[in-house]
Amino acid sequence: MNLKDFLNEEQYEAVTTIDGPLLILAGAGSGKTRTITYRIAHMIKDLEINSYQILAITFTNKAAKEMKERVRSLIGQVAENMWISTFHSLCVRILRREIEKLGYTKSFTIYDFYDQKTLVKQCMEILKINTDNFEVSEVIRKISNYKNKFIKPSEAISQEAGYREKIFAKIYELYENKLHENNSLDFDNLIFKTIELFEKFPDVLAFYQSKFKYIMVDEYQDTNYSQYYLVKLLALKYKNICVVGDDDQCIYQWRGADINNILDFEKDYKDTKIIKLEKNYRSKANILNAANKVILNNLRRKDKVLRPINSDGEKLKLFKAGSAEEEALFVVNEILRIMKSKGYEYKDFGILYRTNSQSRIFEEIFVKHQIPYKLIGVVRFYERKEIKDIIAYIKTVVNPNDEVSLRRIVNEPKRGIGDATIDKLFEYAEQNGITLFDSMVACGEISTISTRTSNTIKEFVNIIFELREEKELKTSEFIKLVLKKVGYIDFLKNSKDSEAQTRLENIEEFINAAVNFEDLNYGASIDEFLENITLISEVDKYDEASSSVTLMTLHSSKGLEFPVVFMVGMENGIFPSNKCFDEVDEMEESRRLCYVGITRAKDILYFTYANLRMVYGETNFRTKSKFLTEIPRDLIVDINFDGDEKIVQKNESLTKFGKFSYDQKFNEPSKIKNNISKDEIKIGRKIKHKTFGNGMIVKIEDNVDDVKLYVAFDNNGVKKLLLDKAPIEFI
DNA sequence: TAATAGGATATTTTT
DNA sequence: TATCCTATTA
Ligand SMILES: Nc1ncnc2c1ncn2[C@@H]1O[C@H](COP(=O)(O)OP(=O)(O)OP(=O)(O)O)[C@@H](O)[C@H]1O
Repeated sequence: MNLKDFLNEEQYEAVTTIDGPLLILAGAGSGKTRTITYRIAHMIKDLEINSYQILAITFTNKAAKEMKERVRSLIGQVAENMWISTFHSLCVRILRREIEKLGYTKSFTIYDFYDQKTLVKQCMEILKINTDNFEVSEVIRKISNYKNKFIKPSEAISQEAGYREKIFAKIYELYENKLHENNSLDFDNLIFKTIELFEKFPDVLAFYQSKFKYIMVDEYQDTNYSQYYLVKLLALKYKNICVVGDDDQCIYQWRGADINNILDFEKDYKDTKIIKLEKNYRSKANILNAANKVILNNLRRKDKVLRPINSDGEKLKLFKAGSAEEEALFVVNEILRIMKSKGYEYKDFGILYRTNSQSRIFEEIFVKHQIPYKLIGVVRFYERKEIKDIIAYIKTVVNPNDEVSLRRIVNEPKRGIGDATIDKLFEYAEQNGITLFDSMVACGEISTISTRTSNTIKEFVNIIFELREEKELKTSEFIKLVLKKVGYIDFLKNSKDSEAQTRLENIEEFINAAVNFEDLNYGASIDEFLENITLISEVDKYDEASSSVTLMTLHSSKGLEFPVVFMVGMENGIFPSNKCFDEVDEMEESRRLCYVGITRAKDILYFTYANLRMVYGETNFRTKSKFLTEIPRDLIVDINFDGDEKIVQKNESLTKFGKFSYDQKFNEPSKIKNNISKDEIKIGRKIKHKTFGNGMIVKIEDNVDDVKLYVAFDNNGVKKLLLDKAPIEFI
C-alpha cells in the first residue's frame, strides 16, 4: 500500500510500528482512528499477517462496523476472522465458547439496566433493606463500580468498613449469586467474568494470548480498570499492544473510566514508543482554536499541541434565545437558511445537547417544520414495554433459569396470576431448592393456591413448554408464534391503552428487525438475536448517509464529525450541570465534554442557550454557560434570530451593575472602548462598525435589558444592532 | 386480583 | 412536566 499518500509522517510511523507497545496520544480530529484502520490494513496487506491474529477494540459497535468496512475496502477483500469489536462484544464472543467452565450454560442471558434493577430490588427485599436509605440506582452504581474495578463480592465484603458500604457489599454478593442462579450476566459481568475465566483457567488465557498477537484499542482514555486489566492479560505474551486516545476526551469517568490507564501506559509497558499526532484535519482553525482555549482551563492535564491545517473559516456563532422553543426554532431557521445559502444537506447537521430530556422540544419543533431528523436517544426501541415483554418471553423459553424475565411475563398480559400467588410460588421454590419455574410446574402441590389459579398457572407453563419445543424456528417465526400462543396482539387490540396502536406498530417493526437480522446472519440462532439486540447501542444506529439531521447527546457524539454542529442548551446548571460547581473533577470532565462537542464540527459551530427554560415543570431564568466565556472573544460572534451578527464588545456607560458588571466578572475581561454616556447616543450620530464600516443611527429602541440601534451603513444598508454587543465605535 | 388515583420524585452522561 | 410507585377500592 502506498501509505504515504494517505498519512502524514507521524501517522505513517504509527502505522508501520508493529512490534512492541505503542501509545498514540493525540488530540481530537488528528486521525487516530484513521491511523488504526490503516495500521490493520497494512498488517494484513503488506506484512501478510494473518487477520486471525488481530484484535481491535472500539468504543461502539458502530465504530467497529465502520472500521471493518474501511479495512475491507483498503485491502480489497473480506477478512472474516478478524476480531474488531467492542469490549462487550469481544467478551460475549469468548464467553459463549467458554462460560461452561464457570458454571453457566451457553444460553446465558444478558441483563440490561432494567432487568438489573428488578433483580437488585429483589435482593434488597430479601435482605430486608429499607429503600428509604438505599436507593436502587445508587446500589446499582455501587455494584457497577465494584465490577469496573474487578473487586469480587468476597473482597468487597472483607474490604468495606463503613456501615453503608458493608450493606452495599452484601447486596452485591447476593445479587451476584442470584445472577448466577438465573444463568445471567449483566453488562459489567461480561468483562468481569471473562477476566475471571482467564484467571481461573490459564490454558484458556494462553490460547487467546497466542491468538491475539496484535492488539489495538481505540478511545483508550475511556477504559476502566477491568478493561485495562483484560487488555493487559491478553497482551502479556507478545506485548504488541497499540493504544490510541486523547486524555482530553475522557468523558466516562462517572462510569469508572480511569484516565491514568492512558497516562501511565508507558510506566506499565517497558520500552513504550510514544507517537503524538499534532495536526487536526477535521475542523476549521477558528473552531479548533476555541476548543484548545477551552480545554486549557483544565488544570489537571498533560499539555499538548494541536494545530489546524484548515483555514480560519467562519467565526463561532452564539445565539441567545428567549425560551427553549425559540432556541429550537432558531436551529430550524438556521438549518433551512444555510442549506439554501451554502448548499448543506440535512445530514450535515448535528444537534448536540447535554441531557436526553433536552431533545423533546427539538423533536416537536422539527416535526412541526418538517425537518427530517434522527434521534439517538436513551429510550431504545428494544426497551419499550411491549418489546421487552416479547423479549422476556423469548428469554424465558431459552433460559429456564431466568427468573427476572419469567416474573415479568408471568402475568403479562393479565391472566390472574398476581403478586400473592407469585409470593407463594416463590416461597415454595425457596423451601424446596428449585427454580421459580419448577415450582410453577409443581403448583398443584402447593396447598395455599386455589385450583382455579393453579389451572391458570398450568396453562401458562404449558405455553412455555410448547414454545421450548419450537426453539429451532427462525427468530421471526418464533416471535410470531409467541405472539399467537400468548394472545398478545388480541390483548393489545382489546386494551384501552391509548398507545395500543403504536405498540402494535412497534411489534410489527420488531418482527421486521428479526427478519432483517436473519437476512444478515444466515442460520443464526435465537440466542444470537437476543445478544445482538442487548448489546446494540443507540449510536450504532447513527447513519451518516441518511438524509436527516441528527439529534444526540454530547456523549454519544464522541468519535463522530459533522460539517455543522449546534451545541444547544449552553447554560449553567445544564452544561456544566449544577454538580460541577462543587466538584473540580466533575467540572473538568464536563469541560472535556465541551471539548469533545466543539471538535465534532468541521465547518460551522453554533452555540445556543435560552434565557428562560422550564425545568421540572418550573420556568426559571438561566445564565449562559461558563464554558462560553472561556472562548476568546475574537473567535465568537453573537447573532440574532436570522443569523446576522450582533455583538462583540460591551459599552461601559450602559452596564447596569456599575464598573464590574456580572459579565465582566464571569467572562473574559471585555475591552471597553468608548466612554460614551447614554444621552450621547441619538439619532443622527455617526458610528463605525467592525465589519459593516461607517454608518448613522436612524432609530433607537430602548428596551429593558438592551438597546437596539438601527444603523444605516454607507455601504451595507440598514442593520439592527445591539448597542451592548455590536462591535461599534462612535466617531 | 385488577384498576385507578394521587403523590412523590427526578435530569446528567451509557456499554 | 411526565413518569413511576404505592395505596386504596371495586
Ligand atoms: N493524513 C490525513 N489526510 C487527510 N485527512 C485526514 C488525515 N488524517 C485524518 N484525516 C481526517 O480527519 C478527520 C478525523 O480523523 P479521525 O476521526 O481518525 O480522528 P480522531 O483522532 O480519531 O478523532 P477524534 O479524537 O475526534 O475521535 C477524518 O475526517 C479523517 O478522514
